[in-house]
Amino acid sequence: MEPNTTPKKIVTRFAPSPTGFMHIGGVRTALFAYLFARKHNGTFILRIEDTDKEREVAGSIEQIQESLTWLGIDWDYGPTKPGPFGSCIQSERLEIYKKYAQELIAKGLAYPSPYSAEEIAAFKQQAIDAKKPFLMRNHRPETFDDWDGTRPLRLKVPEIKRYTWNDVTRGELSAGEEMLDDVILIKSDGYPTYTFAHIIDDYIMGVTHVMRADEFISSMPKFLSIHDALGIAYPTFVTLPPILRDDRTKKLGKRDGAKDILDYRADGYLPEAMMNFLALTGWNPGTEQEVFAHDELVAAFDISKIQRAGAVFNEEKLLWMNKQHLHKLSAEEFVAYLSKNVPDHLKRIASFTTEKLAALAPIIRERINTTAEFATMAAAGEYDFAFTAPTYETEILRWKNDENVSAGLPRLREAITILETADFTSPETIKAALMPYAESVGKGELLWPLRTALSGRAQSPDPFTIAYIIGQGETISRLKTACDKLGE
RNA sequence: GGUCCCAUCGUCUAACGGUUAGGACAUCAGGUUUUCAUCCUGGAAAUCGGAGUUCGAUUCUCCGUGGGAUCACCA
Repeated sequence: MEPNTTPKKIVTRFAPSPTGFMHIGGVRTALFAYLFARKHNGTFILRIEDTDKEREVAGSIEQIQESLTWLGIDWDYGPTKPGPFGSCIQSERLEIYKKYAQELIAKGLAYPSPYSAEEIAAFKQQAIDAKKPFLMRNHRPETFDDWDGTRPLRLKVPEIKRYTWNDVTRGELSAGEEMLDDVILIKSDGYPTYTFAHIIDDYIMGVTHVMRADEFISSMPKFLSIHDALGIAYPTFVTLPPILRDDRTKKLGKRDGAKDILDYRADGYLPEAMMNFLALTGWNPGTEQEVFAHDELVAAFDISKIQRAGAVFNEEKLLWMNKQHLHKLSAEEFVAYLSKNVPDHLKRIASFTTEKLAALAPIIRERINTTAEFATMAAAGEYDFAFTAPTYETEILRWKNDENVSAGLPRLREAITILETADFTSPETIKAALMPYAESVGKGELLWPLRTALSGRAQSPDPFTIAYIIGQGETISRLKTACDKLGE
């Protein structure tokens, strides 16, 4: 049957199995289906394919929804939002699959498997010994028993032929009859297989574009033969490229260390950065724009620019992408972002306040890609100066041109005098007050001991910013402490 | 093994037969700077191989090579 080409509202779906957390690959599939639907003002459905009780992991459905919601992917129908077609959870649609199964039985196109697992294993062994492909259709019984629901129901393949179909990203594809078999439609536990259930649901839910990873290409003849048996039209197929491991040897999967997408949230990645980055692996806008906000992505998304080849997930570029989105945040948004992710190290400092954090925010922003990095830097004491007077060896106060540490003493004393009457309304005003003197003695000669006296570190933000953050009183106090130490 | 899919810098990718093969990340080298960071400039870096079609192939065809997917009462 030919694809339905009459223009109609686009409907896509993301149909995960609740078998654990979501990783990059699954999320990217969801994202493409979502972007395509939103771009064309279509419908996006989140369907839960929980037909394998063995593999089901408790809490997965909630985690899937939480992951998508975090990224900013919403759905029109989902687990808690049934559609006109009923529930979006397959285990709640068993009667529907049975109805279609009965239809196939009535047409003589489905039959209960008469064999035990042992008998099938024996058939398989025979095929292996004879070096021939193992196909159940070669063991089809002469006559079909009635189906009482306790035995698996198999498809009687309607036609053994080579299937050719069209794929939006891959063009014309085809696969031969060796892929066609009497596949199981309903398992002995009463649940349908993926092969059967997804076709019926896509049909009933009006899915126009089936977007999924390329691992399903080889199963297409089976899927198509079921469409034919059912007498329903094919949807449009859109194959997505795989996401590969770093070493390119495999598809990225949970067992290869693919992280839970929510771990990225914990590390302080912005959902828009993650969405942006994911959109760019396996797709590109055809322009040189790389940083996209959610709505820009929806507007730019073009199904015809989906890649064919697999892509390696590049964490370093994701880091860079997050920084780009961090810089798009307003000052208030950035402070809110930091406040939600205050490193334990800073929380333990008694004088920590969110006001101080806000003052510190601009210099943090240019130093981090994620809050995970913020935590690492904080743990190393890099931001302690904002909250507490530093402890340090006096040697750190020595500018490289000075022959000894105390050479800086008179300069610090002069700086104190200047700062006692300086304007502390911004780092710039402080700088303005100090620079004439600094230039007269040599910038490094004053600025190095000044900065290290304030931060207690060889490497830190500039002294004017530190002075501004800690305030006039604390600035002078720290400089006097330094002078005292040098005077000893 | 059978069948199917894929192939441009290390990585993500652009170039709908004609470009000095472009951009980004990473990397290297300079510069700004009181240190770190930021920022700026520049460099190096790719069409898997071989035929064919064509005046001309990254682009089209075929073969090879390499990689991947799939052959379940899993999805």
